[in-house]
Amino acid sequence: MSSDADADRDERAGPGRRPLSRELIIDTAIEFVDQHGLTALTMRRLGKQLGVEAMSLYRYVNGREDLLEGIVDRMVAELHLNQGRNELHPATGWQAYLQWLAHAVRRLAREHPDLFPLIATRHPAAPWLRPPLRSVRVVEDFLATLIARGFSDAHAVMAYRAFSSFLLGYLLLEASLLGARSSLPEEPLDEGESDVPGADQKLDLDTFPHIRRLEEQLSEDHAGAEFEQALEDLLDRLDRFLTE
Amino acid sequence: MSSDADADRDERAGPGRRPLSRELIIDTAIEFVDQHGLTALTMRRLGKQLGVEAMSLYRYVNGREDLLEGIVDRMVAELHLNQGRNELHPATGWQAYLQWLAHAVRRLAREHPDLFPLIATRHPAAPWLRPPLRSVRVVEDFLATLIARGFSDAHAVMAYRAFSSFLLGYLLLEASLLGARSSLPEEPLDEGESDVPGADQKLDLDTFPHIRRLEEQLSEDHAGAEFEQALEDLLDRLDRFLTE
DNA sequence: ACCTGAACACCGTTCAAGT
DNA sequence: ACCTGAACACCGTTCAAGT
Repeated sequence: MSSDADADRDERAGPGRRPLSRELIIDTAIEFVDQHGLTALTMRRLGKQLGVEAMSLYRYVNGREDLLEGIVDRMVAELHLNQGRNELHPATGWQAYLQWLAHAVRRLAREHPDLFPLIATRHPAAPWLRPPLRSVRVVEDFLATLIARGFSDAHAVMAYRAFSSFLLGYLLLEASLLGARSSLPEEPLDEGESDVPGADQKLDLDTFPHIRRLEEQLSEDHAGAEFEQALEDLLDRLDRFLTE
Repeated sequence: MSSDADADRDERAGPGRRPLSRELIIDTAIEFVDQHGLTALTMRRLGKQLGVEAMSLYRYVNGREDLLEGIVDRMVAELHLNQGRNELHPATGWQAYLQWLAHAVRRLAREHPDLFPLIATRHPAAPWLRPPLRSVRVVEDFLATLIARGFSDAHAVMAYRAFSSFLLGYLLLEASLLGARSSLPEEPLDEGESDVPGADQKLDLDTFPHIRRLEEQLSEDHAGAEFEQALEDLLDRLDRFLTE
């Protein structure tokens, strides 16, 4: 992905431009959000980035909401692209499959930390399309793989639910820590006595002895190890479905 | 909470109004989002709801971002309000404490499904303020309680990380399913052949046999049971910290 | 067929001015 | 001290008009 990330060259008004299309618009939007954050993504700015007026986008995209939907679709589509490449041998266990899928989604979250909240919090099209696995193809594949390896229907569904919740919790937190750039462009503004009451409750760590003592440990980043550990525990939990 | 939820009475320009304050503004904003969804929350509309021009809000609130921050603070504050009421006997086990905390956060998510994504995805003020437990007092209490009951420092920190990820994953999904109201105010607009290519890939379930067969099971709502089960499994996992 | 100019209704925010 | 009118820069979106 981002094979042509050098999008900073003179794009406006050049005659040799890639022709406008839904694909190009979505690709450009993803690059743009990766660089400037989600709140910076605006129809007008996206138009400018493409060397075109904002109104032209409405030929290919049904408004801003549809654009965001398109971004989410493209993101999860990367999952089954790699899936095809990484063809699963029928002998491979379901544990290896879930390991692969978990790490694929994690890579997505780490490569696009500002987009992952979008995948995580937009309302799903169907109640069974749970974030972050919001792709029918991925869900179908998930169920098929587990059922072919001995899961009952009910247990496959339960596994799907537990797996998606696990991914959502761990990866949204990890992405949130990575994407801290685009949120604080302003400084906290403490000059003199603030005239906004209650707005600057200066964090007095003396009142919170445990936090103060453990502050360093609490700030350490063990996202990788945490993820692996929780994933293994989840797989153990799912394994009990088969044997009990 | 929402003790005076009958906010539909004639609020504008009445002489007997509650005086404007940061508290009142935040309370009103929370009510407003619960009714109309997060995207509907606008400085101007919030002003109107309060019977005041939007510009007046800037005396008490440092812009929209600060308002959202204030909302999040108020929400998590409800946690340690109830905490005080529900004073913990020193004899109570850490498991009972975590059970109580988990259910308190879950109640929050269910009562304010449109606000929970805010708690979940706004960038934390400090790396150790992990959503959804973004309150120093709650985190301090969490660590103190576990350490007083035999957890080492390192294990208490690990427990805090696992617990917050668990809550985030399960509750964000549950809230997302509850808050489906404010997201589709428009109908999907399929009339004739769409002129937006690729925008109406009609979901053909015939291509996805497992999903079609399991659609009903996938759509059932077992959020409560899932949550209890996953919580118990998590507590078991944490219990191993003490014995291994 | 594809893009644009102009317009509309709505934002967040600032600031001098009112009371 | 508290609120407002007017203004500014910026949104998303529509539509008749250009080429």
